[in-house]
Order: sequence, then structure tokens, then C-alpha cells
Amino acid sequence: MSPSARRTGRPRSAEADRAILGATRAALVELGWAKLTLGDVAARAGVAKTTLYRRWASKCELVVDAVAAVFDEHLEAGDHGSLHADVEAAVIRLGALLERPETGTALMAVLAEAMHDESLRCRVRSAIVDRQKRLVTIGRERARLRGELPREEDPEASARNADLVFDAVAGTVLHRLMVSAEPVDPRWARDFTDLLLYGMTGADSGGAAAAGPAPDGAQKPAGSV
Amino acid sequence: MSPSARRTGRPRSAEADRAILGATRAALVELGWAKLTLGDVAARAGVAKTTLYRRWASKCELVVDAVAAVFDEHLEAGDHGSLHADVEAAVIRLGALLERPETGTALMAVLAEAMHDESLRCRVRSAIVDRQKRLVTIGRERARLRGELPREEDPEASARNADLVFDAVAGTVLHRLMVSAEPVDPRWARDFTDLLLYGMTGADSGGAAAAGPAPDGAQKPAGSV
DNA sequence: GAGTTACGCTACGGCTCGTAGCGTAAGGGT
DNA sequence: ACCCTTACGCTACGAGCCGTAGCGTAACTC
Repeated sequence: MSPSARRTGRPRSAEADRAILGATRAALVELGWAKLTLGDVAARAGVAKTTLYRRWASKCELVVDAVAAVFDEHLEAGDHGSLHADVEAAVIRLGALLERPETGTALMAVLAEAMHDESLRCRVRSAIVDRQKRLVTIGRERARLRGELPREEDPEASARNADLVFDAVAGTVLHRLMVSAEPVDPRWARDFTDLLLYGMTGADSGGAAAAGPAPDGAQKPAGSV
Repeated sequence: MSPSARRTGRPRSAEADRAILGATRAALVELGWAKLTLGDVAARAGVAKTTLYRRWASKCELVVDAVAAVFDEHLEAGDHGSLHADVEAAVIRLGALLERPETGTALMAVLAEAMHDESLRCRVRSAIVDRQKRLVTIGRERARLRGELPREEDPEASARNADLVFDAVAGTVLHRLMVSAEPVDPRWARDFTDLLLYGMTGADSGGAAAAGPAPDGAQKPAGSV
């Protein structure tokens, strides 16, 4: 089982892997989850159907890997100077990622199927979720060093809060795109970031100005740079 | 097509409808979306497969209706006395709804499929989303009357904010349950409500501390009843 | 070269799909 | 009561995809 156990024999074609995953994404966009057939994927990828079955046991696992590859390409947690800017950038990045027709569709379908398959759920978690969640932890740590967030003594409470923020960011963006079916444009990203940082009571309707929103987008409170 | 056009002939059995929708939910829990077959649903419901096809053109539409029926049973926007209590109650209610294995699974799968089917997306929207969204509008209106939220002159901005809050509430709860796979328990509901109302800077770790802006809603610590 | 593993190809039983055809049940119109 | 209309249950069917097995060949290690 160890990696060295596979030193002998003909190695698996790495190009076949890439072709299959790419074909999976392409087929997903054209056909959708329900009509996606593994035979079709194999044909698009130019490999035999049996080759595909030798590597992935089910449609779900194949799609998870296909999507995870896209997520991995867009993993970054750059420092944008402030908590507000970091959150806003993460929202934009995640939105752009999920706006790809292949990504959102596949993710939703896989998550639905993972409800009945514990191993699949673990696969999703390790391949996608945990990696994204790390970005939240990093961003919060940076904000704490900047003094934008209070120090937290209790590590367990800190983890709870990180999970909460992650669910809030990822879930809201996902819902915006998948359910409400509206784009994650810059204005929405800013509004949402304001909501996340300052809450409904402080961020609504342009914040301080109850008389009307300030279109010039004057930075709301003192928090930003 | 008018309702009066169907006055003649044998009427459709309302009981068959209920049996089919119930059987769909049951099968969904046991088998999941992928393995759910219409033939199986028909058998469980005690109706002929052809009867099922006469009413629903596809698996998606059937499941949408099956889930929408559950959502309809739990639509309420009771006044809990404060914006905080209203939001918290909505989170709990939505969480309980989506915690049912049939509901969450089905919703995710249907949403995934709706990416490729505009008519299906409309069906989901009118059957589920819009009705839930109305609750947000009602709650915000009540909060405005209480003075918990500022008045909003611009109806377009108000609608934008309502959509944002809806995406935040529904999306975060959905993500918590489907992706993070953790329960919506009372503590989480309270933490999330705090986040929504007072923001990351004000709600974290129970302190209005540090550098964050002081939320004008000073009732936060005493908020939990 | 011998051994090992992956690949492409073909073929197959099994299952589900969605539809068609038929006879029957349950209402409305006169 | 009688027809008309529509829905129902049942059976059967072609079509498509699934997932596997078997075979010969290709690629790489020792």
C-alpha cells in the first residue's frame, strides 16, 4: 500500500488523468450532473472506459477530484492590508470560482450525494473544504495581529468562530450564486463584507447615513486601512 | 389551460398526489438522489408508473414538489419581540427543516440540476425560495417599526439588503449542515445571529472589545434570554 | 529477457428509462 | 339513466447506460 509498492510495472499515465478530469468538467458543463455518463467522459478524454473505472469507483469520486483540481488552482490567502479587504477579496475569489458553470454544479451535486456516503463526504472535506477553511484561520490570525479582532484565549471558541465565519462566507456566496442565481459583483461583495464585519444594524442602507446611501462609497467606519 | 377547462372527466386523485410525494421523500432518504428511480417511487406510493409520468415530466420536478410541500408546512414568521429573536428563530426553524435528511439532500440535488434547466430553476424559485424570502422582508419591516433598523428611502436598496440577508441566513445554515455537516444547535444559532446582527468585530468571543467599531445596538451582552 | 502493471478494445447481462396500448374506474352534461 | 371525458392500473417494449470480464498489447523495473 505504501507508495513504494508501486515502483514496478507500467506507470499510470499522468496525461490520462488530466484528460479525464478535464473531460469531466467539460461534460459537466454541457450535460449537467444527471446526464453525465462515464462512457461519454471516457470518449471525450480519449481513453477506454475501463481505464476510467480502474481509477475511480464512482461518478461522484471522479467529479470530486475534477472539481478539487479547480479549487486547488485558486487557493490563495494574500494579505490585502485589512480584515475588510481580506474578506472582500475572499468573497470575490470564491465567487469567481463558483461562477464557473462546472464548479458550482458539480459541487452541489456531489454534496447532495455525500449525504448518503460517508467516505465521499470525507473525500470532499479533505479535497476541498478543509483547504478553504484554512484561509479563514489565516485571515483571522492576521486580523488579530493587526488589532482588528480581539485575542481569543479559548482555542476551542476560536475554532468555533472560524468555522462560523467560514460557513457564513462560503455558504452565502454559494447561495447567492446557486439559489438566488445572481452574480457576485463588486458591489455585492462590498455589501456582504460590510454585513459580515459590522452586522445588519451597522451596515444596512449605507450605514451611518440613515437619510440615504452614499454613492461615493466613502469607507464606512474606522476599520479599514 | 384555465382551471375551468378541467371540470369534466375523472378528477385526479388527490390522495395519489400525497402518496407519491410522501413516497418520494421516503425513497430519497433511503436511496439518495442518484439511486432514486421513478419506478421505485411509484411502487412505494402504490400507483402505476404511468400515473407518475402523467403528472411529472422528470425526476427533478417531482422532487421539487415533494420538497416544497415540506417547506410549506413550516412557513411562519412569528413575532418574537426583537430582531435578534426573530433571526434566531428563523435560523433554528430553517436548520430543523434542512436537518431532515430528505430536505437537504433533495434541495441540493435539485439546485445542481437547475443550473442547466431554466424552467426547473423557476419552479424552485416560486415553490421554495420566494416564499422563504418573504419572511426576511416581513422581519425587516418589523425591525424597522421597532426602531432596530434605520428607515430606508430607496426601495431598490432595501430589496438588495433583504436579498443579501436572505442569502446570508439561508446560505450559512445550508452550508453548516450540508458542507460542514454539523448541527444547527442553539448555541450555534445564537453565535450566528450575533454575527449577523453585530458583525465579526463586535460579536466574536463575546466581547465588544478591541479596535472594532462600537455597534450602536448596545443590547448585545444582555441579548440572550 | 522476465516479471509486473496499465492500457485499449470488445462483448455481455442487468437495470432503468420513458412510452404505447389496452381495458377499466370515476366524475360531469343532458 | 345515458354518453363523454379524463384518469387509472397493467403489461410490454426498444433504447441507453452501467459496471465487469477477458484478451492482447504497451511501458517500465530488476
